[in-house]
Amino acid sequence: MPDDEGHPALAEMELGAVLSALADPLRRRVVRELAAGPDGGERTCSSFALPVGKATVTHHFRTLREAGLIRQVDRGNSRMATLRRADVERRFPGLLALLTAEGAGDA
Amino acid sequence: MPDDEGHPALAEMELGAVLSALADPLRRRVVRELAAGPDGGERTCSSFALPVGKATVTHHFRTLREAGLIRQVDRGNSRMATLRRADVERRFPGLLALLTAEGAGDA
DNA sequence: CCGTAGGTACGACACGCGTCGTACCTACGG
DNA sequence: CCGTAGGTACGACGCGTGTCGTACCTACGG
Repeated sequence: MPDDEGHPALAEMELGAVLSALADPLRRRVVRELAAGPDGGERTCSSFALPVGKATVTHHFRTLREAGLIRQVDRGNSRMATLRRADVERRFPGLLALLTAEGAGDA
Repeated sequence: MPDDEGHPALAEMELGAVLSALADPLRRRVVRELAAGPDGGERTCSSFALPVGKATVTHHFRTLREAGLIRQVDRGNSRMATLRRADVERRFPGLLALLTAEGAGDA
């Protein structure tokens, strides 16, 4: 299972990269919204309405993708992002729960 | 339960600060070694033999302390560090397990 | 065919952070 | 009393990174 265009395989996911990616509030928000949606739910990059420019959005999504947290597929004009829920849960059990807990009256 | 000299209370721990603190390999190593030891086990800063200068060690331990991951107490000449295991586990369940898994044949 | 919208690539900039050296402070031991 | 060892405080430096503007590319819709 090779890296298909920047998506690390399950065994290639590094904790350091994941934690660094999740250290940014914007990227954490993306993962949280993705996790709140249905499993396998696809969303465009722009649908998150992040308060930054387009180039910065691309940068954040690349960071998330290269950490192995999301998967991006070309869908015609847009590039859809999906949470790699099962992979992340298998490699780092409980991690997603920590993210979803944030911003739910807990933080 | 106020901040006693840089130690955030349980409710004051922020996920962002914790993830940022854990994004550094050296700090992750400190927490991992602490977690591998007995609960409440005290260790001096220098006992970790981090490959950096003294000033940098102080910086890393301050980051860990201000994130709420460790507690530091003056013990005569040295300053002992202890893992806030119960607090961390209560606030961010499963987080410590992710760290201990790293470097145990898993990563 | 042309315009527009979603994303990417590249370069630039500013701030943060990991690192260090040095000076200083506080025990502890001759 | 003086030296030494553990830590801290402060200032400095370099690189990483979050941010942006601009140019460009690729569908999709008149």
